[in-house]
Amino acid sequence: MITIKDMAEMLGISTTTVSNVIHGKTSEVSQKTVERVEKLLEEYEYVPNISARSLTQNCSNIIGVALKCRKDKYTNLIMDPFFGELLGALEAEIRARGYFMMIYISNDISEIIRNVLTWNVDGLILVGMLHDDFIRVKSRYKKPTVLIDSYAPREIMNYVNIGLDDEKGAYEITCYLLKMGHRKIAFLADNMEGVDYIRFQGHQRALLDYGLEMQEENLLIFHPGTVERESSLRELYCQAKNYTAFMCCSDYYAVILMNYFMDRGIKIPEDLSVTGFDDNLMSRIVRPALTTVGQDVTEKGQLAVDYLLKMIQGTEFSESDVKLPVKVVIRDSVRPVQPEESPKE
Amino acid sequence: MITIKDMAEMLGISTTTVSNVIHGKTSEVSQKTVERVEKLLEEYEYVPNISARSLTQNCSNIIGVALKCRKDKYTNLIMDPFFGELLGALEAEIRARGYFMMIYISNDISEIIRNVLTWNVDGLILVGMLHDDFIRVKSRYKKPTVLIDSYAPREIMNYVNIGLDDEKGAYEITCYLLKMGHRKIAFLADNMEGVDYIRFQGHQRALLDYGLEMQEENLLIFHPGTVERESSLRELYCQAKNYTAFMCCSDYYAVILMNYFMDRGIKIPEDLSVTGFDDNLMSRIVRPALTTVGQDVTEKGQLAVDYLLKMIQGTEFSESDVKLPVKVVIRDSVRPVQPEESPKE
DNA sequence: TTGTATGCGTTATCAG
DNA sequence: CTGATAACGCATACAA
Repeated sequence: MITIKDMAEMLGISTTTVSNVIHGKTSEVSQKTVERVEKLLEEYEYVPNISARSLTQNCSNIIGVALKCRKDKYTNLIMDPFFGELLGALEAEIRARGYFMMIYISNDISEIIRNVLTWNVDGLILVGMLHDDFIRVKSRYKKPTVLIDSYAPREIMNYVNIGLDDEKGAYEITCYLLKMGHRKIAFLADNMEGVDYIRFQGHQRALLDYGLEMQEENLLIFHPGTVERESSLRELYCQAKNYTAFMCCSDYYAVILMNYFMDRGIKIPEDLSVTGFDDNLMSRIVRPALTTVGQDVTEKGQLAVDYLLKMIQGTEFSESDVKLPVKVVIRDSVRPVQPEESPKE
Repeated sequence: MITIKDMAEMLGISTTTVSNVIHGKTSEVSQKTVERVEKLLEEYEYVPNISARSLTQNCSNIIGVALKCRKDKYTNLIMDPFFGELLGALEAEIRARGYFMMIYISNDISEIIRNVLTWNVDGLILVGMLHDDFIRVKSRYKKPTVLIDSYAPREIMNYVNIGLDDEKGAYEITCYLLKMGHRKIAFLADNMEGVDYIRFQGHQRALLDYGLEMQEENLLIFHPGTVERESSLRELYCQAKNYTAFMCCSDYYAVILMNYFMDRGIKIPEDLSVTGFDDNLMSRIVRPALTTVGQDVTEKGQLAVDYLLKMIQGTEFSESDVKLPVKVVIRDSVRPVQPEESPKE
């Protein structure tokens, strides 16, 4: 690996001059020297050492992407195609803008913070963080940060969140279910914080608009990492007969649920309707194809990077809460029902 | 961000001593000093600057993971759950071993090389590279490299590849199809290099064992990035009636194909049997569940990291070609057929 | 137009 | 047990 110093010595000139040529400050260098340097640059395929550059410039050219993995270690978070898509989109955009992406996946926030600080990351993208986590990160990390799919408290200044209009999405898909005659709807969530909570609110609003009250027993929460497990699924299965529809907070859950039920003889959508949220690969691939709430993941990733770079360049956003549009994607997992019809066994 | 220098000044001692305490070389420092330093360390939440460390130690603590993305830019490579799973496994293992992961996804090898050199990555994991790419990378990057799912030429010394016993996997699933009576089998691949080619060989061997000859028209190749597209699928659809089974080189392709066919009235497996390769999330989620060749992706990732770190620590492996075991996972996408039975329309 | 000197944060050598 | 000092590769303010 050749260095600037090496080349300066070889040409009998100073490192300053070589550095200038590398950075295109050719106005300050004679044409002849420029050529000599450029020849060497090419010949030895010079590649700058970014550690050294980071040190002098106090910036790293790294964008950190942190996922708080709330699942247990046996299930791999990235397995949800939503994350794969998002990471792919982020990677492409970050690279296109001349930065590098470093990923941190952990359920230990302090580990994430340590890594981010260690690398002196120029900007940070936080995916799916909850309130407290964000506070903790910001208390230590002062550089630009963009959230994806998070709900931060209002008190925090200068934060940007790229999310969906989750409330509306949940509202609309619930309306759709109601319009199709469903009255006994189970709401399946991961937790009751952040995105899931907002979706729950949209769900409730729709019920109210139809003069229905949310029944407590219709809210089914499955703690992270357990939904795939046999026992929790069996529990859901036992309760299935009380509902005509399951509204799930992600395609991933919806699909797992759907298959578990189908494999045990429940016909979807004939016996039970199911909806998802995300519109990722799985919802399209599954049969019956999943009726879900759609979003443009690629756009989400691009937008996040876009905001972040603007912040890095000095733009201040006072509390931007970007809500990307959502739309109900109707496929085949919901069937019309007579409102008075009781759930099938 | 507090630095070692800052702390040394505050305590009126030298940076060396502080550094020693940080690294646990307490045998050379008085107990009293140790305590004073540790107190400060905690109070100011000292985090080392890794750029500086990299500079002095000529190592970066980064493991590069490069995927050559052979698809066009509209389809996102990571969307294939196989890659998501693999990346998740790699990330977890790399972090657990005290390193950091930097991902490069690009179809431009020289871009990948540049990035790897710029960051002075300690080791490199190359996923799905073809012959020429590997040669190019190695000509510039001399540090330890581990391949995943690649087939490198014998001439290259000191390379490690973590792959599957692809030949055997393809052989066995073909045998399974043959045993089920199938005689008109289409083989669907991405290309005729690397892994896909080896799988093709296994396929052929099985045919030979059954006294059949591989017919040229049974080999269907779809160039990267096109298989999802309507036109290529339609083409496949038109040819479907010539076969009783499709053997696909990945679950991803199998699932896309299967759905396209099913949506147009072909019943699977009644009219046509389909098999995949990988046994990832999709094969389990789809209905009929996909009969495929299984592998342990997590183990694959762990093993790759394991080898790489051993190489970084100085172990030499002369041409290790690790072939992880495969096994045919029988699910519901293949049905028995009378050998003389001709393909259904 | 070119060169010198300095500093970024850390580690390592070696002398005290 | 402790501390000066140099070195890593690069960028930049300033001097010539």
